[in-house]
Amino acid sequence: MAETAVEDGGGRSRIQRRNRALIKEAALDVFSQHGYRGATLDQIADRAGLSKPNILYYFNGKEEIHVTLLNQLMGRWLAPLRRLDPDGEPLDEILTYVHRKLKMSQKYPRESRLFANEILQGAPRITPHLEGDLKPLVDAAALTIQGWIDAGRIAPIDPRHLIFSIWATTQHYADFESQVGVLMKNRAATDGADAFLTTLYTRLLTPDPK
Amino acid sequence: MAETAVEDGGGRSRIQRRNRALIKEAALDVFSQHGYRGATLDQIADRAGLSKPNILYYFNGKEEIHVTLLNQLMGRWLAPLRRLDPDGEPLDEILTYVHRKLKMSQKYPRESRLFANEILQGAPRITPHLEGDLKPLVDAAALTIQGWIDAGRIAPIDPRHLIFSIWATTQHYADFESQVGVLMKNRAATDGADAFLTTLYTRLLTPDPK
DNA sequence: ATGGTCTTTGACCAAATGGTCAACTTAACG
DNA sequence: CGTTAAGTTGACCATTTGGTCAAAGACCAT
Repeated sequence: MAETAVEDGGGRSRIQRRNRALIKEAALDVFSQHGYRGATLDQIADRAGLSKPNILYYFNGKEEIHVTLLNQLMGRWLAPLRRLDPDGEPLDEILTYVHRKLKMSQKYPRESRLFANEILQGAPRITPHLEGDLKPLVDAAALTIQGWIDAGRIAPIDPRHLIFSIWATTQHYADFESQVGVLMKNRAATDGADAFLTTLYTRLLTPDPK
Repeated sequence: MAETAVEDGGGRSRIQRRNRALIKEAALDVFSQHGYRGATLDQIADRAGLSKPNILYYFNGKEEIHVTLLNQLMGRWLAPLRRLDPDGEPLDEILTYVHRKLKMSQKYPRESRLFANEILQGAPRITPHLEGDLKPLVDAAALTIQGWIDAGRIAPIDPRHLIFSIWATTQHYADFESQVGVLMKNRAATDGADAFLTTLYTRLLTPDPK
């Protein structure tokens, strides 16, 4: 009896691994575009090239697919913040973080939208992750940044709002892509973004000479 | 025969006005929380205190309600940008714009989420608005800002990315409220936001002395 | 080949959902 | 009042949707 499908490593069989991967890939497409409620198993089945009952053979239900995606996403999503090094050069560390975050939302726009959708709807099935994984991480990062501020190595700003602004500005290019697309038609949106954000955070954080 | 209900001013009768307002209010709640597909007429009817058929008496269908909300939203949403005055003091103008935008997403978080939802799903029924209303406005604003830059009155940055960053950072507090809530538990999130953004954009835009 | 397990699916279901309609109730007004 | 138009709704309907199930295939070790 195979059931505890929330497991991550995936079943052992070759077929099992392949099909679960197909399903997750298709589900990411559909969920990220239509949100949880807007997505249908039929759409996912179509895009995965499998029949609906077959999908239910690999996952115990629509919600389990969604939760599985969310779980996998969180790891990747938090990674850049984990690499913030308290012993590094402050401005460098933060600019690197911004850069990684931006690259991430360019490379994984579907994941970004999946996450945005979930938070928009009130984070109904990811709040545990936010409190268990994200919050401690942010608390730690905030302490690190505050340390840099206290040492006079970067300008004094609220660390948490700094983090929010980084998330907001970087993910904006993925989450609001269709708006950005309209307003930057021919232009190269993502190139300029990198340069702009570097300037933005350099100017914000470089301490005043005194 | 009452039908061209997409009209804005609303029907003339008192009942008509009241009930259409009730419905729009309820629909804003529901659409902003669940997205278009996730929202149901029954939910809207419940929250409006009307029966489902009665709702269909005032609006020709689910989509019409949604479009009506989107139309009304656009006016309010674009207003702050319209007030950007090319003849004003540049830094002041932009900080005022930031302030207004922030206040707007604090006062109308449901509208903010409604919009975010729509863009996230690829702006299926608002692209005309983006191209017809938003784009010209942004083009104009970008020109204004570029003028200020050319005159050396603010630091040189890409006007469009500046605007994106303002949208992203201000709306973040409404759209990602449930995440912000987890990370700023007791703290006063919105107060700090105002101060932070003022610092952020002041430091970004204040021209270097040379 | 053969038996047994793993995989796949066509046919169904019950519930939810957007929408209709004829009948009923209420407001408006001379 | 009484009559007409405006407003309201219970009962329905067709479709969609998440999910089930038994039976049929494919796979695999012996």
